Amino acid sequence: MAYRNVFFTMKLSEQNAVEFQRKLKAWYSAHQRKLPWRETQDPYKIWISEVMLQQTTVQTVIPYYTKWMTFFPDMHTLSKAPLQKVLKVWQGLGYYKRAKNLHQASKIIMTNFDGKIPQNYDDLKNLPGLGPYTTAALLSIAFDKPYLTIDANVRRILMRLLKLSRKSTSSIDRKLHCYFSPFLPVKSMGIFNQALMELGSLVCRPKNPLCLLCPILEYCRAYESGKQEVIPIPEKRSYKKIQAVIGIIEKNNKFLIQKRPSTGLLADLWEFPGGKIEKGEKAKQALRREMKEELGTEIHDLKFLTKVQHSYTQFQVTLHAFACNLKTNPVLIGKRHRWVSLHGMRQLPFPSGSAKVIRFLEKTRNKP
DNA sequence: AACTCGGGGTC
DNA sequence: GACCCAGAGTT
Repeated sequence: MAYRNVFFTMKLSEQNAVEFQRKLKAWYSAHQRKLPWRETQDPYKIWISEVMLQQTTVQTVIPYYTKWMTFFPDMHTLSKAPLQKVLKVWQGLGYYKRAKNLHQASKIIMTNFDGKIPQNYDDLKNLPGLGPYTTAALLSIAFDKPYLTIDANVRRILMRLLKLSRKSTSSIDRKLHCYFSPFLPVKSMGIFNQALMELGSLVCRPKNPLCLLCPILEYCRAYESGKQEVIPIPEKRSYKKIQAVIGIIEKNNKFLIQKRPSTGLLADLWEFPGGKIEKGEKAKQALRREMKEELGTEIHDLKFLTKVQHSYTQFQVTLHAFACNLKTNPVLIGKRHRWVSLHGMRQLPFPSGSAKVIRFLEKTRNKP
């Protein structure tokens, strides 16, 4: 049933599948970007790159990938590193659970797989952080096994080839896989996958696709009917604006910081004490309330320092930073709080918003 | 199936 | 400001 549908809606057929593959690979050979993780065959390095590239653009990843390899060049080094150091190297890249999963998976691989990334689908996919995409990517790119990678690029290309007017969600991946499997090459699947992704990134882009440069234009149903710009249907997003306040508490050149919980947003990262400004509240009022709640003490000598903007996927935060002093000793909870110098902060992972405040402190500190 | 989880690039 | 990105895990 599904197959009849395929040959009906696709311009691809078993007759022209080889031609399709040839044109795609020829384009890739001529137009691929030179990227650090394409210079290696080391499965460990390919693994790291694939995880960094999850929901993250190539240009953002490159410096992080390079830096990572200087600190953790192989599986053994990663598995022995402390988590805080791993998170510090990851600082600014976002989705910090990825770093924790990499760290955890490296320990499992050292213990259960003799330090080598398993080449078996189920063993690989059972590792933390390895979902359908990354598993297929490693198996095909590092081990030349015939698995199709469906990422946002490939999903968009296939939806356009098929003229599927829907939102691009992972729920249609099974259908895409079924439609497309008759036309996959039997060897060099890693190259084929990377060619598709590169084409999606450089030519078959979400907006303003460069159809006239596309090597597989003749197979595209969307282009045929002029619908390439409206497939897939864009995601609707809602943005909330949040005002937050933080207290910069300094004593003997050290600042009071606290560690976030090990689950949820920005897990295990450090931050300055503070919190959201509630409705109808002034910034200073909010700071007094938060300090009472978090540290159990009144504050005085509030002095505005700086304001930084920071945007997340779902909301945008304006961070109002105040210097202040505590009236009594803070009620510090175990290892959650710490007094740290600006120098010491360089060893600890902070969210990007906090990092902006730290840069402000460093700048003003260096000026007499 | 719908959320959660960052942050920066791009138009 | 809106939308996107070589997704995975949880609910």
